[in-house]
Amino acid sequence: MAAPSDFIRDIVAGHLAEKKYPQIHTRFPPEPNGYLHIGHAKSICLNFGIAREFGGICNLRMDDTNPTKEEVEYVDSIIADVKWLIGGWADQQLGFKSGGKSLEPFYASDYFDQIYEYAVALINKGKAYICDLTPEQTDEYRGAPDHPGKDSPFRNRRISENLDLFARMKAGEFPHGARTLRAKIDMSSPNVWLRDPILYRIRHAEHHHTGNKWCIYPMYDFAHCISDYIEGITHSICTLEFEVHRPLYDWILGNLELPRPLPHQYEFARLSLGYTVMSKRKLLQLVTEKIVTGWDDPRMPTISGLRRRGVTPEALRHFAYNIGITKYNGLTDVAVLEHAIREDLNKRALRRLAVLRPIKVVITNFPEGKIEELEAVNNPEDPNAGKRKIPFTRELYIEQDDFMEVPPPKYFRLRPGGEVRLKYAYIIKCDEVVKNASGEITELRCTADLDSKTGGATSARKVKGTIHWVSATQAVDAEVRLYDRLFTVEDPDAKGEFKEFLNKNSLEVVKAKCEPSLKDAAPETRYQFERIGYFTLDKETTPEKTVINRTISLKDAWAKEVKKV
RNA sequence: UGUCCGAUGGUGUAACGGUAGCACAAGGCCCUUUGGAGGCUUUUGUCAUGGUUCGAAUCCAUGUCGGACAGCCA
Repeated sequence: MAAPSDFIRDIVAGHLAEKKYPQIHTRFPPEPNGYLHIGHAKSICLNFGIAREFGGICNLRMDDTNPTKEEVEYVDSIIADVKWLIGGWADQQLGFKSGGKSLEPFYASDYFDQIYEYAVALINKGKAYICDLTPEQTDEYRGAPDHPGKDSPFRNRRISENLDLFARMKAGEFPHGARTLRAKIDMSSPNVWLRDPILYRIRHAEHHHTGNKWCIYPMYDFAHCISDYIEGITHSICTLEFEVHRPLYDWILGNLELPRPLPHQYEFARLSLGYTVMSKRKLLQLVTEKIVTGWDDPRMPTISGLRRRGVTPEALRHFAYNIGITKYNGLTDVAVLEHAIREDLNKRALRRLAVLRPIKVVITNFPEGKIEELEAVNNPEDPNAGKRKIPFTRELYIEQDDFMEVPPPKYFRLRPGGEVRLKYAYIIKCDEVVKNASGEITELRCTADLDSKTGGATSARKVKGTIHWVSATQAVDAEVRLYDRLFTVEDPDAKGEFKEFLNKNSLEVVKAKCEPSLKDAAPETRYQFERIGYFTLDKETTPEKTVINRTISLKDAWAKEVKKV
């Protein structure tokens, strides 16, 4: 894969060429208030990718400045997801805390003492003040994008008073929300974020990482740039909505008069993907309202959901590479993701035979009780994957879709009086269709051309169709979960309430018959059920019950053909 | 009636003043003991109008359209 190229990497390459920084240092700074999704994967691939390509380092940092929304469960999931995504790819680029070994993330909350001192420094420079305005008043004083705000009456407090008040805020003397620390910038700035933004607020809340040490917490804008500075970040890459915050980022570091070089912020467009939603708020809603089974439901666009579904980190990285990095807010076709998944799985998946919706076939000229071992290829894309044996018996199952009494034109599969190849086995001919009293097909009685299997006299005979099958007596049962897109429209965010567009058929469960080797299916192993799709074992599998997830179906040219009519 | 950002086939991107290319999607053909994979192939594009230039997707101006911003969220 060629090295990616985009406007941010161009900037980085330029800085390296002019020796602006001794080493490139990026960071991935999620807030632990939800699980990571595929949009974060884009950011992870960007930040760790840059570190990889330019000999740099990338820190994983919890952006945990709001104790009321953050939880350790999220911290743990983030660590697991990042580890999984960059494993074997960018492990060497991962930044470690001094003395750190395993994947222990950085925490913005580890810098609370230093951030506090920087706030004091700003007060001492006369660049920040304690404001007693209520939240409502603060809103009102801020004005709006199209008209200027007005100065807070507390704006010109004495430095000594500000210092005293700030210390007492820290000491817990004031209730929740009573006062704030604000930067003294410009209430009439056309950029709303420069209208004396709040730097610290009072929150008498326990923090998942610092416990009860603090009752004042820095705002994102104040904590983020300082955290970047403390860690020696050179390129602070975030999404487009922070573009208007960049002047504030620069103002804070500039007015703190810190030794150079300072980090700089660069913005790119977040990922929007068809037929799903990407905001943590909405994903959380799907979870809390039990529309999905959890953050790692295989239908979720979360990293843990995709992992559980059977998507590999390589596929996700390829996807990230393919979509590129720009400042244009587009909607990525979900087919791009699906292609990346299929391309990856095609190379690695072990082929197996499994019948999702069985219909019984009796080979009338094959002896009862006989079990013939036939040889099957594990992966035609990978000779090293070897071969295996599959049992052939008189009674088999084939897919319901693979037989039609009155087939349309170009239907290559089994029909009354017609012939079809059973993969790795014989050519069979359908002699008789057996139905029950209500007219449903219960059994197909067929004869096999017993010379037609591989190496046989008539093995070269051409029949138009080849279908998969399993031995009825040797098959193992499995619950197979077939997932479809979560929404029925490509952009559920665009037209009102996203939940109106939920796909009610996003999960279908079938009782499948699988070839015996699937009895030993292993977690993490990817399978291709021939002619159907890619599958992997679900974590809910028990010794009594095998549960299998469909990662994605195979491309289906026939379905396309049928649609044309 | 504010500030900032953006606009290249259906979608996502590349081209850094010099032949508009790639991927996905769509169509066609070949091949196939997976209607998979693979191979070959076709269609479709620089938001508009001016300007600078020998030459503009690229630089400039204006317009149009789209996005972000008014949390004590990040």
